[in-house]
Amino acid sequence: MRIYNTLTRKKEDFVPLSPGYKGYQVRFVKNFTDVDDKIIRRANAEGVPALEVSERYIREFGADMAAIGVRPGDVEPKATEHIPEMVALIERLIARGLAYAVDGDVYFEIRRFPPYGRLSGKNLDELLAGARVEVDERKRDPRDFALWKAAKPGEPAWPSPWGAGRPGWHIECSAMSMRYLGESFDVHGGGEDLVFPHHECEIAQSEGATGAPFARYWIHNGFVNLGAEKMSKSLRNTLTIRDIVRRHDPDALRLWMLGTHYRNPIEWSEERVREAARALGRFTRLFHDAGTSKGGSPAPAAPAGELRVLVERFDAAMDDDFNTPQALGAMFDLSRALYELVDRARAGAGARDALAAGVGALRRLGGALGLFERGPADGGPPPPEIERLVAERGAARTRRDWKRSDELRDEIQRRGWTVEDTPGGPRVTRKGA
RNA sequence: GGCGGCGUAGCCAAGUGGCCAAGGCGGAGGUCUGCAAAACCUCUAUUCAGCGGUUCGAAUCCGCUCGCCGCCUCCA
Repeated sequence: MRIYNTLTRKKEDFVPLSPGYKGYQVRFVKNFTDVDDKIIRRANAEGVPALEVSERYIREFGADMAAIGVRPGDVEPKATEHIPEMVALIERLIARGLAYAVDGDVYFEIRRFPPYGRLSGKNLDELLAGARVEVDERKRDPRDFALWKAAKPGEPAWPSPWGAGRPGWHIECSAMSMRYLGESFDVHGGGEDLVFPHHECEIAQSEGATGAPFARYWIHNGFVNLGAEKMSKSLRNTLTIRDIVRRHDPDALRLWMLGTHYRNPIEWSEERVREAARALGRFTRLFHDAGTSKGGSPAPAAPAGELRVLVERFDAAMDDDFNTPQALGAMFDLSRALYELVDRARAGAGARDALAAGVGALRRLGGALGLFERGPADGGPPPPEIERLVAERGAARTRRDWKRSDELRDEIQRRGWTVEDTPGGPRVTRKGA
């Protein structure tokens, strides 16, 4: 597998520190910063404790992620529950002469860590030239950044060797990832906007303290843009996941996103997501038809070759820096091949085994992308009263009573189901599936 | 100003030196069909923002121009 590493600006073979026997054994840590300036501001505005605010947002975040099928981390630590680790890390940095305390603040001294700037491709002189924020005179260098901030009135604070205060902007990520993944670990991810300063500072703090490489591969994703239109509450075009999930199938949303490579920007568009939903229909109908197709003889001459080639194409695409658009291309081609098998199975051409194998493979591939995981994609079997209407319509069609047949189809529509006549019999699916 | 990215068909989007430039959506024609829908088949970029250059050969490498975007220390 090859991964684009921001650190080296090129695709590299991925070689994990401790290889799993086959595939990869992943421990995914997703950490939460549950105290920062914004949270404190919000808490003061609402007149509630800061942690109450962050708890609420973390809870809502979890619910939103679940709604769109994003899996939680194996560990989801919170900054405020790891203050001692941060203090210890800062003490190490001070001991190694990389940090200094001033009036209850502690700063990281950038000049003492020569690799600073490597991840983001900045050179220190340019950083200084570009400084546009008022310089804190107590810092030895304007580019030094805070590891620990002395408490101001009305702020939550924790005890430390430098007095009551709270962690600086970047230290919590170093402390938590080292706690749960060790001083060196394989992959660190994040949005591309975090490259500088956040990830740069994480590296400085972590490697400065341990002398060992921190994350070995840095993966950064592009943004979801809102196009020309600015997000604004007054324009009522703010995007929340809760809003979006009301209007779109989570799988359609996922398919839309996977259609663009993760490192490229993607523009939010209702229309694009609706297109993705139409494309998704290819898969859901296939699963439906494959499950209900009848006939065929056992031991077919399976097109194992073609099927295998498509699966290999998918794997190769994913192994090449997670090229999901290309992987999806293989899945669509696979679905086309499988629809042909549906027809052959119906014609009794004995393609059932190959079809079953192919659909199973397609489901597995989709599963690797987080698709098709929310139960029957076609809405499952219809309830008895719908079955009854479908049967009644079938009878009307048999006696060529088209008027009655169409009335019944309308009635079924009104009750939220769609009936289509296929060579294999009526296909009944939940409307919109 | 510094660093980096992007510009591929009507729309979206892969492809980064050499078979016919993936795939999806949309569109056109056909097969099937009571109708509708679906599926399948065929077609829909002699061309990759523009101009030069390197090369036997470039969407892919280099230079310039135009257009768009991200980052450039208390926002994690």
